[in-house]
Amino acid sequence: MPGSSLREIIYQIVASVPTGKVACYGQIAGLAGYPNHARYVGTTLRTLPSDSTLPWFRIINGKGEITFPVGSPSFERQAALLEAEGVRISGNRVSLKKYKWQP
DNA sequence: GTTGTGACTACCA
DNA sequence: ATGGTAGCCACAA
Repeated sequence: MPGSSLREIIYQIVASVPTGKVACYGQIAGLAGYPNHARYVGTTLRTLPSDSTLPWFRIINGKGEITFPVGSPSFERQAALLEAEGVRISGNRVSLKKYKWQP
């Protein structure tokens, strides 16, 4: 599909994660068709405007943890948003199974 | 056209 | 179990 850059695909995948679930960077990249671009997923989300409605906070790293250091402003915001959706957080660890893609 | 970078992951000591 | 290193590739300057 011409015109759809990897960034647009990432937006779609992230937006498709249901409320109350989380997904990891590698999974997002894999669903987009680029298994090796886990890093770029983060880079893309990093450049998101603060007024974006994209659920970037549902994206965590492959260990099931928040990618930010504990105590960081970004960490606290992400943790608060996740808890608001019913996701339990222990330290930097997210105690909830990852979102499984439904083909 | 090149160069540097990264909200990562996998592997090895 | 933890900690460090290497590899990966799209994007911005």
